[in-house]
Amino acid sequence: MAQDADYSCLRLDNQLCFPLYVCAKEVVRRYRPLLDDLGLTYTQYIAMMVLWEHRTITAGELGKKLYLDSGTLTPLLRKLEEKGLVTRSRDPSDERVLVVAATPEGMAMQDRALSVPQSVASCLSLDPKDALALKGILDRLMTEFDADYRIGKRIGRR
Amino acid sequence: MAQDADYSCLRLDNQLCFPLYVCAKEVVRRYRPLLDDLGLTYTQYIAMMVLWEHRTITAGELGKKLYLDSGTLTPLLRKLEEKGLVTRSRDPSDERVLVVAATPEGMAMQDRALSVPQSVASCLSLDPKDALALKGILDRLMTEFDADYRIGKRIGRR
DNA sequence: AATAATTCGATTGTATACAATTTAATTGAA
DNA sequence: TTCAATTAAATTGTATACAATCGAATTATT
Repeated sequence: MAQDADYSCLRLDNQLCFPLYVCAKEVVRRYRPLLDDLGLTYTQYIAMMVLWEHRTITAGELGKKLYLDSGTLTPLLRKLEEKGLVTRSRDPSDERVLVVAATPEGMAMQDRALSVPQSVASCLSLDPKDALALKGILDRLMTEFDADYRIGKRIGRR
Repeated sequence: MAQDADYSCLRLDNQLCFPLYVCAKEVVRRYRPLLDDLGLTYTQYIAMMVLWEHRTITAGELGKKLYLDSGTLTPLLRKLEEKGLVTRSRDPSDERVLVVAATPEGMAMQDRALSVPQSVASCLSLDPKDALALKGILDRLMTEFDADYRIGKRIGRR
C-alpha cells in the first residue's frame, strides 16, 4: 500500500455499479416465484415478451433486443422449444438464419403472465416518482450500449 | 389470447426491470478488460473491495455485504485463495465460521486497482447529475432488500 | 467462377447465481 | 446431560452470461 493514498474511491459504499448490480439481481429474484408458476426463468420470460409482441423473429434480432449473444440464446431457445412454447427453423432464403416463432401455446401463455408485472411492482415498494426517474436514466444509459452494438463489435471482442 | 386484453404491460419497452437488468450486465462488462489486468472477475473485485476495507471478515458477513450466498462465495473464495490474495481459516471459537483475510499481496493489489473506478466511469458517458440520482434511488431500493435479509431468510427460501 | 472476407449460430470453457440439501458444530430445551 | 433445533459452509443441480473459436452459408472481390 502506497503511503497516504486515498482509497475512498474503492470503498463499496462509494460505487454506483454495486447497487446497480445488487438491485438487478434482487429484482430478478422477485420474479422467480411468480415465473415458477409459468415454468419460465427470467431470461426465458423476457424472450417470450419479445415473441408475444412480434410472434416471429430471427435469433440475431432477438439477441440484439435482449442484449444477449448466441452462447446464452442457443440453449435458452432450445429449452423454450422443448417446453413447446416456440419453434426453431431456418430461413429458407438464408440457411444461416434461425427463425424463432411462438407456438399457439406460447402465445396463450401471455394471458397467464398478465399479472406478473404488477405483482413484482407491488412487492418492491419503490416510490412511483423514483421508478419513473430510474427508468428514464436507465433507458438513456441503455441507448449508449445500443450505440456500442451498432458500431459492429461489442467491447472486448476481437 | 383473451379478447380485447391489454398486453401493454408485457411489452419490453414498458418494463423497469429490463433496463435495470441490461445496464447492470453492461456496466459489469465495462469492468472486464480493466479487471483482466488484475486477474480478477467483477465478483472477485467487489469481494476484494470489502477485504481492502476490513482486511478480515467472516464468510457470512461478506455474503451479507455482497448479497451473495455460500453457493457463490465458497468457490469464489477458493479461487481468491488459489491466487494468493486471501487466506481461509476457521474461527477457533466456532469451527463453523470461515474467516477470510487478505494476504499482503491481496492488500497490495489495492494500489493497482485505484484507477479502475475512474476508468469505468469515463467510458459510461453518464451525466453526473443522473449518476447521483441513480445512486440515490438504488441505494434506497437496496435498503429494502437489506430488510428482507435481516428478517432472517431470503425470499423463496424454505 | 474461384477465392477471400463476412456473417450467423453453435460450441466450448470459465465464472457466476441461487434454490435445495447436506454436514458439522453449536445452542437450547426437557 | 442428552437430544432436538439452529446455524454456517459446503455441496449439488440448473440456468445464465459471455469470450473465444468453429463451421457452414453468403457476399464481396478480383
